Amino acid sequence: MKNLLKNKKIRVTPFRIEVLEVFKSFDNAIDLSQLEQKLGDFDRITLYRTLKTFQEKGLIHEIVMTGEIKKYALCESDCGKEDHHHHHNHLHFYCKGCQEIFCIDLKEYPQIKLPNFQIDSIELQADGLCNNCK
Amino acid sequence: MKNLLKNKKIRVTPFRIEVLEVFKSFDNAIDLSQLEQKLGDFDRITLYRTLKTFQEKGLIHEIVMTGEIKKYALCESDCGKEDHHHHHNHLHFYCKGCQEIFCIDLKEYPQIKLPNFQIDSIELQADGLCNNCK
DNA sequence: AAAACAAATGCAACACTGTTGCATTAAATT
DNA sequence: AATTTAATGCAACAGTGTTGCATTTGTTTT
Repeated sequence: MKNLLKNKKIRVTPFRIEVLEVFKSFDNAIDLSQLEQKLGDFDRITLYRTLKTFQEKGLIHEIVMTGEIKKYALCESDCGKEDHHHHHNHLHFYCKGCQEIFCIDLKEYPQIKLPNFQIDSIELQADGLCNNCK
Repeated sequence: MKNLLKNKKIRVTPFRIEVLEVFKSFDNAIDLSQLEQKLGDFDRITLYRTLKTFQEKGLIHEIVMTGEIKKYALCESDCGKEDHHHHHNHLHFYCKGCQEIFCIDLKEYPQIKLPNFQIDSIELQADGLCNNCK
């Protein structure tokens, strides 16, 4: 746990370890309230800054689906190289049944070219039903 | 203008026409503050409900990019058939230069199949630089 | 190991956006 | 024109994001 933080050049503190442990205890992306419920006693602002730091250092990423749905998920280990706009080659799938968001790695990521735009990164979002809910 | 509202089964009121005119006066997606600046005198809650209604009736759609960027754009005319999850076959492009969001129609929309998921709709987001900014 | 430095925490405070209830007003229908 | 139905304007509140600042803690240097 500590090494995970150190590898990302994030200062190790008890609270940050705690937050990281919550992330580890979930399979899929989690939202603020899930995180807050799992944390025993915490300061809202510190949590806010912790999440911000984790994002900036490429430990987690934010997933925003249309319709006010916002969650956070751990990044893959090869993720977050210097810049914050690391391109996950995965798709975010929102299940309308269980409301879970799944990060799915794609082998063949669609290559899109637009004549009038220089594309730096592409994100894919999908929704529907997961195996459990269909 | 009035017909546009009527076609979408949205009751015609002066304020709604005004909001629609603001949308028409922009080429690309706009955010709340741009909208508010253009509206002379308005009630915040009424605007909120107006936008909600416009979305529900398929007149506009909301675009949320990662990083707290949220904008609204007019839908294409063939858009919004009964359900709110109409699938625009277009991509949302965020220009890191001018911060504009462009709705771009794609001829060939990537077809993605996932073994364990039933995909109802897919959204594509990209960022980079537009023609003007590169 | 102690001192010095840099960064994280905890708190107050505030801004923005979303959201509901309710009385009033306006639009659509008869 | 009367009736019905929906929109508006206002108060009020919730959630999240955000900054400043004093204090505490982690890290580095001597």
